[in-house]
Amino acid sequence: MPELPEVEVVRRGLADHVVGRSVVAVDIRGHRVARRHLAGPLDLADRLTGTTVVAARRRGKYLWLELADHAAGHGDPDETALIAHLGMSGQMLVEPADAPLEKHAHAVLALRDPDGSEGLHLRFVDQRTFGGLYLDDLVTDTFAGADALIPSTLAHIAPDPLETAYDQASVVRRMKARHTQIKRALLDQSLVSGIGNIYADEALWRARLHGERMTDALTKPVLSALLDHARDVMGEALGKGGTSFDALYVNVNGASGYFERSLNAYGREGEPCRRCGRPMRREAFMNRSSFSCPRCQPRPRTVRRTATSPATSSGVRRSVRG
DNA sequence: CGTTCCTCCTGCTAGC
DNA sequence: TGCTAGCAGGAGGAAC
Repeated sequence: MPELPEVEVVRRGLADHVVGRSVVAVDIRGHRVARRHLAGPLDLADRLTGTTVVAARRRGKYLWLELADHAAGHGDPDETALIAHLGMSGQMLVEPADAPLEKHAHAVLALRDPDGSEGLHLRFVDQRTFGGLYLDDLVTDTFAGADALIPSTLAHIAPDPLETAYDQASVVRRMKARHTQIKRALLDQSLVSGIGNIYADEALWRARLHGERMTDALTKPVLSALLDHARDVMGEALGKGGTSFDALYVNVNGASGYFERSLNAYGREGEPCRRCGRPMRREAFMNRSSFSCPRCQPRPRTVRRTATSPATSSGVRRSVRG
């Protein structure tokens, strides 16, 4: 499952093997991969053809290629990006054009080198088709300052812990102002981006916090330490994943497992906690699974169910309504 | 408005 | 052996 480290590995591969090349032909296979491109797959293919990739960027789990458009008379040159989200199972592969087409190849971009030679494909392959491609205009990035640009549809995605625009004090303030479970907050890409189910569990284990602790009941230093752990664990995973792709194959499948052996929480139900030896537990959470240590990460005592019974006679938590 | 819940998809695995 | 049910989960948008 590609989260920040896996997506960054892909971005680096794209920076090495796609930036500087031009798109000479595009085949969008099926409609689903372009479902976020509202003008449809044919429009996506038309507008991609003839562009040159000038940069490969990322925020959180989103990737985008900045495009320069050679088409004459185009009104907005240099301000378009091809956005790629890998979803659950997406891959970006750079391969020889004569390589056998993958079963789930949904988009094929034929590339041309600056010297005019051809023969490489950039392919978007996605088994479960949660991912997709679309074009978008670049706008000023309000998180990063006037010089930085971001696709308009990603304006609500917060900076991730590995970029310079990331302001942890601000994230902590916004988290503390929320009234929700801490794991939900970690997964909320508008608060801090890049964290998925795996790294959320890893960060919570390192911080010795149960994911159902409430954000507004945690102190700012605790929240900050948790975010430090999230940054650390993703940085360590990136350090291990960055070595596993070779020249023509932009490895990007998060399931390839290079970091798997280093996980302390995710997927370790019944196995001993690497701190205290207690068997790790698995609990249902948001229609998926959470893994934690029953001793190091005790469940919160107050199980307030906000959805079913918001009634609080004391009104302690009700600060809004005067 | 803030927060929670549902849905999209397909390959693999457990269980009968 | 072959079938089915369950599971994996990112993110948008509906629902509350």
